[in-house]
Amino acid sequence: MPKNEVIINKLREKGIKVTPQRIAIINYLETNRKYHPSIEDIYTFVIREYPTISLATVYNTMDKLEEINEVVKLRVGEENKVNYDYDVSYHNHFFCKKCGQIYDIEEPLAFFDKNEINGHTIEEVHAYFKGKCKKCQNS
Amino acid sequence: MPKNEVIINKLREKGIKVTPQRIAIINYLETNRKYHPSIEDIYTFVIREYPTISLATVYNTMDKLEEINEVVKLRVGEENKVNYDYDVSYHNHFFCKKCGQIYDIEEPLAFFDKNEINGHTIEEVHAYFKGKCKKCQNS
DNA sequence: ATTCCTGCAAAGCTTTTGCAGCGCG
DNA sequence: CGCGCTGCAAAAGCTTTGCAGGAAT
Repeated sequence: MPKNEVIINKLREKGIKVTPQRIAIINYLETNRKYHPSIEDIYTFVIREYPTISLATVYNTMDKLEEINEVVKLRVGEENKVNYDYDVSYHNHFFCKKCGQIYDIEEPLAFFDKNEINGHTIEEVHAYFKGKCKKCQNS
Repeated sequence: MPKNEVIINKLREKGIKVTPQRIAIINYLETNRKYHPSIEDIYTFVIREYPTISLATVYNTMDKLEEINEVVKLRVGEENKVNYDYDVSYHNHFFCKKCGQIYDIEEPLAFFDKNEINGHTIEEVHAYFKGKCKKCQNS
């Protein structure tokens, strides 16, 4: 079963209503997995199909998807900009300071497996890189 | 020479004017090194001494300090909140999801020393933890 | 039938900008 | 003195909230 269908079922199971707008958003995420879209990106795309959709609906939907753990909020790019990752498995990211693209880093860094540091209990490890991506190398 | 004096000299060297408000901000940072204050924190403190200081001045000053590399902007806490670190040497942070405190992680993680990954050139490595801090353990 | 969602508009927060007057160097 | 800074107010972004009508289950 494709992931978008899995999510739609999961929404129903959780009592979260499945609306055409939400399906459109999920399908967009499905086909733009690598792109790590922002709220604005999602809105700009989905409004083509649903010209009356509002930003509030996009925010609302992404909050629900985050609640049920089907997307992850990223804050790896420019100041105060949020991007979403449709792939919730743990992996790291690379942000290109030139073109703004966010890349997935597939290879696990495996740098930290303790669940405690300095007496603090670790629940989440966040790590990302910034620099110049492959394509922007010579500039 | 104390660090706050070093910074004041550095500002002068760079042609950035040293005003009483800026000195007050730097002194606040000096004595609250571990606290990783937000703009609001700084403003709330300095306004006691300078009742007419404006948020714009705090933003402006922190921007200058960041430009001359004497503070680092952190985005490790709650959504869209910026905190400042007066210690610019590379180290990592722990954010407590319960009390909101940001702790320095002194021990180097040494998890990544390459300057390239997947063909991308790494200029900055960002890593931090989230969880429950030592003090908030039993709650 | 109920409950939740949508879309709109308004409000909230943080940060930025414009500008007149002041003050540091 | 001249340039840069301050303080104020307004504006700009992004996100949240309130609410009436409408849709999903």
